[in-house]
Amino acid sequence: MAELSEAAGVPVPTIKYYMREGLVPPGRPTGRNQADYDQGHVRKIKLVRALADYGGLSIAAIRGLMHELDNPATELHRLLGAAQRTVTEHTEPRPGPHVEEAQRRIADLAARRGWHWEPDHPSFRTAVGVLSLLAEIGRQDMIDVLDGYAEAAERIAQADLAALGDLSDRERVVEVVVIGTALGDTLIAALRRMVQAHLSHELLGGHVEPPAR
Amino acid sequence: MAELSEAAGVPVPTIKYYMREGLVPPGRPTGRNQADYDQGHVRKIKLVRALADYGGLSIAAIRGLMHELDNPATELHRLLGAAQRTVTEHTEPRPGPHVEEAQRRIADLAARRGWHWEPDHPSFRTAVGVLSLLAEIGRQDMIDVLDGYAEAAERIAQADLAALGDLSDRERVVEVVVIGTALGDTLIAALRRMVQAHLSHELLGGHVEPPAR
DNA sequence: GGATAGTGGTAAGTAGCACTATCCACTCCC
DNA sequence: GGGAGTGGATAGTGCTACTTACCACTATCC
Repeated sequence: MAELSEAAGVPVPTIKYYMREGLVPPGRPTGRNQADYDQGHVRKIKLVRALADYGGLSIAAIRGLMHELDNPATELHRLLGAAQRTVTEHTEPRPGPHVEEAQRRIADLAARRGWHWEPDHPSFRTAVGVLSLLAEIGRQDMIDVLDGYAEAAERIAQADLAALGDLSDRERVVEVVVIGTALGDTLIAALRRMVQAHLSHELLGGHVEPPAR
Repeated sequence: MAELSEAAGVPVPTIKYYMREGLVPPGRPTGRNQADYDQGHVRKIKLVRALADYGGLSIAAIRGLMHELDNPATELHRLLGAAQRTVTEHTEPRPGPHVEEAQRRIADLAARRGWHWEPDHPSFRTAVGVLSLLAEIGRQDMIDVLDGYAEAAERIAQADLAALGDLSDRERVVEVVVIGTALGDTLIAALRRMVQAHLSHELLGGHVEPPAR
């Protein structure tokens, strides 16, 4: 187990904790107090850390995902839903005078772009929540980003789809969906900030060098 | 204060807590145990809840942002950096055999797209972390999403910039930057999932209707 | 063959966070 | 003039993600 800990870069007690919580399967016992672990274990532990550190997921959420990985859901379509539900913790929009308008706005957007959607989809509710909140604090002007974001979201989802690749390799697809859903958000946010910093540097400039020549 | 609590939809003890923690300024005292609150207070409390519920920020991070709001930084360029740093909690990539390659990949990407960047920018480090992690667990195939994501990130940052609008209204710009940085990620993630659900429905279909005609 | 270090398993303890409850002297308003 | 409410402070709560400590046992090195 010391080796396992070394290989995965995670302290022994934490590994024990993960096993207790069912995030990582137990080793194959070779005696009353000895067990073997293989590369699969190392990988799983690293994955757990990745989802926790970069995905910002709770242990409970990760447990859900890991179980999803272990019994590949029968229907791919349902798997995506499960991954989405597990990864996103949901906040219902607080009722307020602007909720309806926000709902209408997102519905319009979806209609315009030809998205099929359902009014009780958690992400729809989240988007509505953010929008109605912006309206409530009088920042309607920020709602105009919506179309730009929507366009970007389409581009992202397209990339996600491409990453799935060959759909017949079930196990692989399941893993890509689960990891991609959780870590994708983080990666996108990081790239967004890089571009923002770049634009900010270019337009507002830190110490603007005098142009060469 | 009961009115304030009512208007903001937040329990009284929580408001007291926020004031104690400096997230919300105290009211204008009108007696030894009485104070006046105005619309600004209601707005600020709502904003705090928004950042906590939808932005997923910690109280400490929100305090940082609120202070940013209160003394508009002199330089816009620095403000963005401050907002970014406050919103994103940073995880240094664990050293591993793939970190260097990941670094090279992101650097290449940035060079290809003409992004100016610095090697110690937190978002750069985060992106590197995610990539090297994917490599470590043998999911290099997922790294191919990078270009698609980068394109989307450019689109997003462009929308963000457009939302800033007139740069001369300092106070407004500061607010848009702070709110946009925090809530933008959530909004983007929500839209991403909506598109994913749509595509998934379309391609893998739940109950696929027989084509009309 | 005997000390020492390490193992799997479990139970109890801890640190940090975001509140929540309780108390207090006071004061508003009916 | 009396009960409800106020600002302010201190202490307590529930949750999460680990850590510590302990156990009986075993592998291994000398």
